[in-house]
Amino acid sequence: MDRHRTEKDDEASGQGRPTLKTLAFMTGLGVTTVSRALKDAPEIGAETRRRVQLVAKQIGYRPNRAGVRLRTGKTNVISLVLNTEHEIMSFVSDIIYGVSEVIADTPYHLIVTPYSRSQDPLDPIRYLVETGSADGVIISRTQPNDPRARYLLERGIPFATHGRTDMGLIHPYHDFDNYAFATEAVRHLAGIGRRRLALLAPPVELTYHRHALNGFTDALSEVGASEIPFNTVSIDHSIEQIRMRTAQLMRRDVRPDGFVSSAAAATLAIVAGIEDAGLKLGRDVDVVSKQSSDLLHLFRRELLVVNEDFRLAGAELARSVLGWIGGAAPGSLQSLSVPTEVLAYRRPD
Amino acid sequence: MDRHRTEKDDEASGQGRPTLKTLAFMTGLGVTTVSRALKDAPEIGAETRRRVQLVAKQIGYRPNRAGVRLRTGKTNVISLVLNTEHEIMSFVSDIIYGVSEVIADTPYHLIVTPYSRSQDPLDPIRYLVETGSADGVIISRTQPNDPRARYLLERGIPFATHGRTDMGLIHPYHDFDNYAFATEAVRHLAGIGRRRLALLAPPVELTYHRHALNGFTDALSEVGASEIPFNTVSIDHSIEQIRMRTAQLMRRDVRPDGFVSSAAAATLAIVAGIEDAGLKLGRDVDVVSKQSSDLLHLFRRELLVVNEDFRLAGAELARSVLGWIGGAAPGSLQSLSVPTEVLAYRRPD
DNA sequence: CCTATATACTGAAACGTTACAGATTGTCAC
DNA sequence: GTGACAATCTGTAACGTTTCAGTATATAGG
Repeated sequence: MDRHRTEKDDEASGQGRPTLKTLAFMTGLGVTTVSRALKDAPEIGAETRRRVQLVAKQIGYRPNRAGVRLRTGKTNVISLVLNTEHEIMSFVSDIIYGVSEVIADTPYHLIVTPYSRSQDPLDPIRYLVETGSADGVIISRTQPNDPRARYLLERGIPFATHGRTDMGLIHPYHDFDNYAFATEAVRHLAGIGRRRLALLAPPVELTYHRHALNGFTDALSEVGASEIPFNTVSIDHSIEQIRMRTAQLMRRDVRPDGFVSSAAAATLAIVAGIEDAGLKLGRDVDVVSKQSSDLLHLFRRELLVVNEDFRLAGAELARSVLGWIGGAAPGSLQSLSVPTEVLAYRRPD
Repeated sequence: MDRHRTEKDDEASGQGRPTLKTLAFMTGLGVTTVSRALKDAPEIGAETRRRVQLVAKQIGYRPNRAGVRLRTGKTNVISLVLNTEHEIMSFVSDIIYGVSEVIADTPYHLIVTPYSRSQDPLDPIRYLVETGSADGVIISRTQPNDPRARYLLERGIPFATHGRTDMGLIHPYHDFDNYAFATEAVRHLAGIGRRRLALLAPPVELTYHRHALNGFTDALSEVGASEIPFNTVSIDHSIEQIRMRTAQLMRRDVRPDGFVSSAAAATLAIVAGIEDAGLKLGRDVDVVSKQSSDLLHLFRRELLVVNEDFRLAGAELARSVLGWIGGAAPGSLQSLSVPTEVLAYRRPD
């Protein structure tokens, strides 16, 4: 018996990563006391608490994630769920960096959960929930009636959506104000004399399709311009398709003299299509586009841009999820990002 | 005693996620037997094995990661370590998708471990190792003498580098053949009559700086062209700086008539600089650039491109790490990606 | 002086898994 | 019929943590 005890204590003072047992041995306290002292439990004496925390810091104690997770079910993991084929490139990296910034000084890790073509978007969410792999989830490509949000809400798993839903349910989100973007874009185009405008919208199934469309049409009637329908493609289509459709459209008798584009990559395709049709940007037609990094003005100086900050979005989403996990009311964790003005090219000094 | 037993068994058949105990109860076997049956241990009867596996599949048993991790130390996690400020956008998303594809049907999760400005690149690696947070690591921005590779090698942690090292140590890597890229680029430029070439290289501290530079200079002497030094900037510099330096360079008496650019974003800046100086791409100067997505030809048709597939890189890196974890020899897990030819613009049909 | 109560601490059990060291059969040789 | 041995299966302990139900000591109330 006695022998057994000392063996254990010897082990505790041994080589490997320090554990609570190590700390208990070093401080002469029980494992329980150490555990509670580290989390500032009130029933531990103030001096003991300081002593334990000092020793813990000195020897670089870090709680074993598996131990905590097994005992408590807390994973300290946030999962970012991504569509492997449709997500925009810069979106992914910036969102990840934004999330990283926020969770950097928390115990949380970020895991990326991808889902691919033809797969039910609910699959990865189910997996996460069923295996209890994350304390919180961030989802993108949000739909008005989003089964993922509903599912997570039903199970009580904290999450945040990039984009809003429209189901009468309350949950954290971060969104870019695409209504404001579209109205500003239309107003700007009208302001420089453009009258026949086309919108390259997000895909219909996503919530912000409606936002962009409503902003577009509302502003059209406000400024008295007319719409040239351009809904055979969306920003999810391939560069080649958008380019071809744009060229077709621009060869018609009644063609747009202004475009509003909801994504930078799509804008490259629109411009290519315009030029395929033998027309010139800035003379025959103007294009207002969203962009998330400052590249479009290098592409064509005539382009008009509005910036969307995905890094900010990532940070906001992370803050929202952590807030919910921390007990804040879901309804208080919603944010909307206001677009910049429409910006024309400015020569660098 | 008896009462105690039945209570436990009742719990095992209960509501929550199935565990080994649940399976043991359902099959009438011991927990140990079930555990071994699931991993095809030879000392379990063939029929028992099949029976257990059938039941496990039926009720959707999935091993508890925390349990496994606590007991065995195996995390089933691969960590991708990223620099938050210098990594190229498309690089990040494509690498992640490539890695995801490969680990999709393994028990592995992907965690992203970022490190930011001014931080020692070794910090995140140390964290991972000290906390035992991952079974394998993928690192990028590899240097000839890379402390991270050395560190991981010393601790025996499986890893793969994106890019090679030059320390006389053997480890898995995936690299793009930047020597071949540079030589092909120079040959192509010489082939269309360009004689005074400038190289926009990767930053000096990264291994592939030398690869690109060597390929460039070797090919220069092969074709008898001359170098216009352009080493005040690298692809890590800001768009504005590259643009400004390029414009300065193009206003000199002896200016390049050809550029080799190691990154697509930098190429946008080079072209802007060329045009700032009042010169025309394709007439006064040609540019060969690497790109990872097919956007440069939309930008300027005159550009000459070579494709680098980051998704492939991600997949190869993941395969290498998993291979090493699985016991393969590190030396057998190295791969080099051959560049495409230099491609000129081809009109879409 | 004895009982109540607060304070400060502790051991045992449990989370789900695997490794170790058996235990129970049945078969076979002799 | 006995011993040896292989073939199957099993209980216990341990990984590191937190929670539950205490225990010991001091303080105060009567």
